[in-house]
Amino acid sequence: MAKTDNFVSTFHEWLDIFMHRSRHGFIQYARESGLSMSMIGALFHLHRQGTSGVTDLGDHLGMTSAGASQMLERLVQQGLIKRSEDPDDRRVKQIVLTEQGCQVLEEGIRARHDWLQDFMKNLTPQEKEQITSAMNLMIEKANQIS
Amino acid sequence: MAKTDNFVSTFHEWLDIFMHRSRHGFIQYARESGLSMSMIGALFHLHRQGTSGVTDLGDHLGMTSAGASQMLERLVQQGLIKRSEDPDDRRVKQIVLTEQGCQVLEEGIRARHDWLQDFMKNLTPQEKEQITSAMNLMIEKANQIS
DNA sequence: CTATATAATTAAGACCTCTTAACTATTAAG
DNA sequence: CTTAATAGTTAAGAGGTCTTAATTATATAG
Repeated sequence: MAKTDNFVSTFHEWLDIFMHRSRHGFIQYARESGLSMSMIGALFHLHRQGTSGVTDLGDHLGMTSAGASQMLERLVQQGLIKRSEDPDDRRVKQIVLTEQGCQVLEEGIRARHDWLQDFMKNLTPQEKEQITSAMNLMIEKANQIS
Repeated sequence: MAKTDNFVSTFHEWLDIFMHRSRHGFIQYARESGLSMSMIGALFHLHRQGTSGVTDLGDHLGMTSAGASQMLERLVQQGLIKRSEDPDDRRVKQIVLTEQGCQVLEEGIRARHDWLQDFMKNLTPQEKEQITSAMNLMIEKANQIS
């Protein structure tokens, strides 16, 4: 029990530090790129899913399909996504990231993790190995959930 | 070199998974609480700093002091922050989180980490120990940076 | 074929978010 | 004391971000 609590509190302490470091870069990036929370959510969703319909995306973000349609229109105008007709059901539009959209997204992720460069410099090879090992374990376990 | 690359790619893979899990809860929370990106940034900043002036906060978020003043006014109306005069320099206002503001913020953090409960269930005590050890190492190293 | 359901868009409108410019209060410098 | 600098607020306005309601096109059920 004490060990579990220790694990939880350590985990949260690390997350706290990590989130604090990431936040500033991310907010800065969002502001500069002129992307709203919904837009960022949409880009991330598309990056994961590969493709999505308008209503699906709206549901995922907790907004109406009308709102989603308008938001996506703005993303199209910015050249970050592409809309095309689904050949199987011509009512639905297939939304995908453009190459530029992908770049912008990855740039944002990178901005978020800039500080990691400094972080890594302070690690010895042995320490890196220890962390890599623990990370791999977490990746494996996390993938078992969903 | 190969070991470093492995470390970097493993680190980024884990971040990718972690961010994906966190994002949905966070965006949902932001939408439901009706907080904008700037507002969330302000709350986090205050949570860390304890107190801040209007212009300082605006600079930190990349906005004008006029914009910051208006945004803070909305946070005051929502009862999340409190403004008071700095006795040392009566031109500046000291902004602090109210108890409610603190609660809302921590709720948001918790919403972001809900999935961790499931994640932890899949770990044996030995695995938890391994991860805790690596996390503690990272915490120590991260604190050496700033 | 007809009626109904679904997907997306558009229009109107409410509210949010920021900017610049003007203004007040306070402090600091000469 | 007078002048300039600084902190914050307010007003006006541009534009973003959503909602509901109406509309169009397509698909499905009877």
